[in-house]
Amino acid sequence: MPTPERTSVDEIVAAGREILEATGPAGLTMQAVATRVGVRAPSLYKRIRDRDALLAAVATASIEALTERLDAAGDDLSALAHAYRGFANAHPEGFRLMFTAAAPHDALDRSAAPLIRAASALVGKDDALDAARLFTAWATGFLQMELSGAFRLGGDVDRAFEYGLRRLNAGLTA
Amino acid sequence: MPTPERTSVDEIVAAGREILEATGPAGLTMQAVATRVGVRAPSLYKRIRDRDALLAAVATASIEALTERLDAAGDDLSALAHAYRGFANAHPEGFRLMFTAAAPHDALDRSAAPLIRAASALVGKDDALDAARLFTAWATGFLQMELSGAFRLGGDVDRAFEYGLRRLNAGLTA
DNA sequence: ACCTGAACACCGTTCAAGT
DNA sequence: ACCTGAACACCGTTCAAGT
Repeated sequence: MPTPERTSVDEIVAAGREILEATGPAGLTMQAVATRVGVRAPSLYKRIRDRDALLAAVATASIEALTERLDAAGDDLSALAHAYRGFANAHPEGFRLMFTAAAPHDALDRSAAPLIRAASALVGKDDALDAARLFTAWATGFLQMELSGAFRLGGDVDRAFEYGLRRLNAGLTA
Repeated sequence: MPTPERTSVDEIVAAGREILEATGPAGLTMQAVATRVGVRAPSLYKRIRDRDALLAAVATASIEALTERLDAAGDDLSALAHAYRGFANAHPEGFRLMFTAAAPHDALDRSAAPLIRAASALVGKDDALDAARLFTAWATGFLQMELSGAFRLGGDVDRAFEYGLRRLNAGLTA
């Protein structure tokens, strides 16, 4: 006797993202997700292998949301940097998870495409990959430090971000 | 009737660091630490408040080990970068934990001192803090990407590191 | 004063039994 | 076919009882 489905992978992942932002990774339990989608915890295992797979799916969804924002920002390094920062501040836990969990590399690769285009326009094809890595590493490290409250020695964080962007641009076009 | 102490905070933290590198954060359980120091899990609570406090203590010890290495590397940005990279590759889990757990900010502040000295020598006192943040953000992001295996689009990782270092130097002295 | 076994709460996961 | 209660393993943590 078939039973109608009471939830779906998409709903589970969406619930996972909301719970993650609201309570942090420790609060993202199978029970919390199950309750939010209106089902008992064991039922989740019909749709996802285990909690690690859920974390990976949530990370993938975050990366895809970021990729959309980057694609919309255009091919300018400054615009990409600000889009990246806007995403990190809007979804701090999702941002962190992208570099923590078993985040699927292919999704991360796709999000790198606009960066590599912008870098290529700036420094040429040969150095585009290295330049994109320089830029991405800086932005990622900066945002992680910003989110973790590491900027405590005074100074303006916005100003430090603009400073980094300016010097990076100078270094890449030198 | 007094009982001789069978372990110590230092021994517990040292055990925590070893277990962390061997098994990752999920394997760093109170039971694993207790077994390694030759005690039962409940006894650990005589010395540390809870598992979060243990993680913080392990993170602090990692940061202090890093600070020693940076202090020994001198006041040259390139030497600091390579010392930082050497530490991250020698203690990948400890490196990750430094930016994950409730890593005590004051310990992180101390590790920043040599960076700020080097930056100050390069760009002057006024921009030293912003320059140190630019450099630290890049290095931290780069190493996290390297450790997580994010560099998969080809290219030589060592070359990308040297490229970043060179361009950063160029941007800061421009 | 420190250590321990026993106990409790909580979580991930499996599975037989329901519809 | 999907859902569930019950059960199990495992972990963090507390506490009364030992020495």
